[in-house]
Amino acid sequence: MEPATEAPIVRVAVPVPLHGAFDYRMPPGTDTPAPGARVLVPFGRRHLVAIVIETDVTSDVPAERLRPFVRALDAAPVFDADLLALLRWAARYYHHPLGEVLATALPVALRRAGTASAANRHRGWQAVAVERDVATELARAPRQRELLDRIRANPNPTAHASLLAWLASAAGPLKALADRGLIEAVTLPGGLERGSPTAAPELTDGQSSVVEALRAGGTGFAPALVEGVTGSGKTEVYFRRIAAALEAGRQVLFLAPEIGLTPQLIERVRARFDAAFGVLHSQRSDGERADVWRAAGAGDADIVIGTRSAVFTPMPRLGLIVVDEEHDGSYKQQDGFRYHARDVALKRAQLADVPVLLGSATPALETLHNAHQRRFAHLQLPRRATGAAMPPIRVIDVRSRPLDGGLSEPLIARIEPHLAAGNQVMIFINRRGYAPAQCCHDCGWIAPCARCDAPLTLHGGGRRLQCHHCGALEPAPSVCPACGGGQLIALGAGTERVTGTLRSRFPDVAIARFDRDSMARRGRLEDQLADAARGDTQLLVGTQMLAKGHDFARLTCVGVLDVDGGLFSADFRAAEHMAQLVTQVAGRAGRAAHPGEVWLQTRHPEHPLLERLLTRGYAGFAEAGLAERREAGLPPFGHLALLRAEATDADAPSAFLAAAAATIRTSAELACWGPVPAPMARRAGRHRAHLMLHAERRGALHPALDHWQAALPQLPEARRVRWSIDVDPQDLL
DNA sequence: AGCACGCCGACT
DNA sequence: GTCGGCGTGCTC
Repeated sequence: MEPATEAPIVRVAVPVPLHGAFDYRMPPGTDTPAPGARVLVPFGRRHLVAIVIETDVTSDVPAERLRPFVRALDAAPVFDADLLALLRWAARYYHHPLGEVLATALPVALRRAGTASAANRHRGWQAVAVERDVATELARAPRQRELLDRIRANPNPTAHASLLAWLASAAGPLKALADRGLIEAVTLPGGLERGSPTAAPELTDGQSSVVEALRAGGTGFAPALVEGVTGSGKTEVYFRRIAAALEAGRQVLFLAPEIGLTPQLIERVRARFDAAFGVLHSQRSDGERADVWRAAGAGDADIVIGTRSAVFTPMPRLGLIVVDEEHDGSYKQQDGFRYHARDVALKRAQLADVPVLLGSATPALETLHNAHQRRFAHLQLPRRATGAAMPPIRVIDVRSRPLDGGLSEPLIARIEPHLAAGNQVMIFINRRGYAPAQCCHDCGWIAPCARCDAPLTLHGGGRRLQCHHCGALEPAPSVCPACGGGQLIALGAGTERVTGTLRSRFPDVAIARFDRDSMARRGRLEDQLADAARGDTQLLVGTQMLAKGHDFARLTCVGVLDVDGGLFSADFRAAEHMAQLVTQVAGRAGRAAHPGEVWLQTRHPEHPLLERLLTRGYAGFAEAGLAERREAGLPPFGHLALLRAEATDADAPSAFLAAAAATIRTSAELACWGPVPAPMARRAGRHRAHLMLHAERRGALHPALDHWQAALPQLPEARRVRWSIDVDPQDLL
């Protein structure tokens, strides 16, 4: 006999790569959880943390197959209704399973069922008032002195984590200060810090008119591109709008690329706003991030500063979103749920009906196009706040010139006077390691990676070979394995070799290298940057890591060694990235009283895009770049989606993609290109290929993608590959 | 994605 | 005779 009433049914999203939701019965004696709350569900033979997306549903699943969930995990939902709506939109737009989208948005600590303890997690330090003469006491402890000054500058506690970000070796000196009774440890609720108000600086005329235009844009949805050269004072413009939002009792979400989220930025926020702020980035522990996230969701954080994934922070009083360095590629997630945080931020601002500021010295061509189309307000800060001129950018033609470790003699001659005058010089080369390849002088053999279609990179002064794609590591041979020849040479140059060459050319100059290898240790980057900012380091060699966010007062000369890679790449965005890098690094030179100069080594001085960049700046480049994109129907004039597939079997990806291509109907509106092997067909032993969809109207893309999302799991070929859909791919690799 | 079930080769 | 290979099927 059936019971008179069956327990109600809830619909949940489960963190598995499956299309669709799952229905569960309420366990007896439980209150119905709200949408956005986490519940523990039995799924097959395991237990998973799922998110409630709908309650009191009628299910199509036969009643006898419905199981009760184990228990609710939250009193209050982790996702509010607004965020849930945004994430459902994102799952549809990016054609990714909702369960995985929700799991990606959730801080790692909340993806597990246990309640992580907040005890002792958020340490902070507060100055203790003393009568003694601290200057004498700390005369021989400069680090303690610096830390104490910093802590004293803030009437509110300063987070331990922030002090570590500022000075990696702060732990010891802080303990010493505490032992002296000069500071005391406190706990920061929710991982939030509080800044102290400082008077805002005067605005330049340019800043004033931008701030005024933004103010006039109102408090509803209003996307604006704030385009300003490096040093033009974009941050102060953001700060004025942030202050206005805070004054209105609203929360502010501030996104920055990982590399741009520097201690300097946090310091500026701390030194400006008497408001609770939380920082979300990769150096914070899972527990800390979860607490900041929750504090934001409870409305306790006034400002949240974070990287890509912070775009999903719940903020019930959201009043403004800022996306700094909006052109930065790190806003696009490159695996799993492949969202673009800038585009999600735009959608979020629209749904929340709040303004969104996209800031950059070198806007993405997509963003510029939107501004030209008047979908975004276009506000420009053409001049540096200091009035300093942008340095001239010139080329050094290195055709038929011998290069010494990647450097031409004319470039070395240009560097010399800057060093002699006691100024700083920066050299960019977008390749880490000693040299990009090892080559046999006799037969031309190039050391290949066994698992990737790529040459191995020389490291360790030429003693080791390393694969930058799969991490493989082996000693470099001294005899050619192909012909037995004994003359193996390093082909080209990377940061390591360039640094070595410069050391022998300028033995008395302090040189620092900035790349992923030399920065492996935590805090090393901050320490080396601090050395450089003080002027202790005169010559800086590095990858793009060096391009952003740091001011060096005495930097007067910049050299870029390999701009040609950006001119002839399979990737249609390569030229844009090259132009952005060159413009950004030019902005680093001559910021203060010293005039600067920028030199580009190239074998193609007459290349039209390069020529355009040199004579007309980034704006001129962008105009030409957009014209090329229009001609080719590429974004923003056409819309792309990629179906990616990979497998250990060499033929499986293209077989799957061919089957996938056969299931959709192409038309005048919708083209399907491929399957073609990925530019690097084999990577870490996996064969990769893709299919590209191209449409002039974005709308034409989506029916095909919807169809694929539903139909591809059914294809027999799908079982032999790993596949994923990438909407608006950032690169085609 | 996991995690089972289910039929074919080299080991105690 | 069994341990284990990964093909195939399912998860409310």
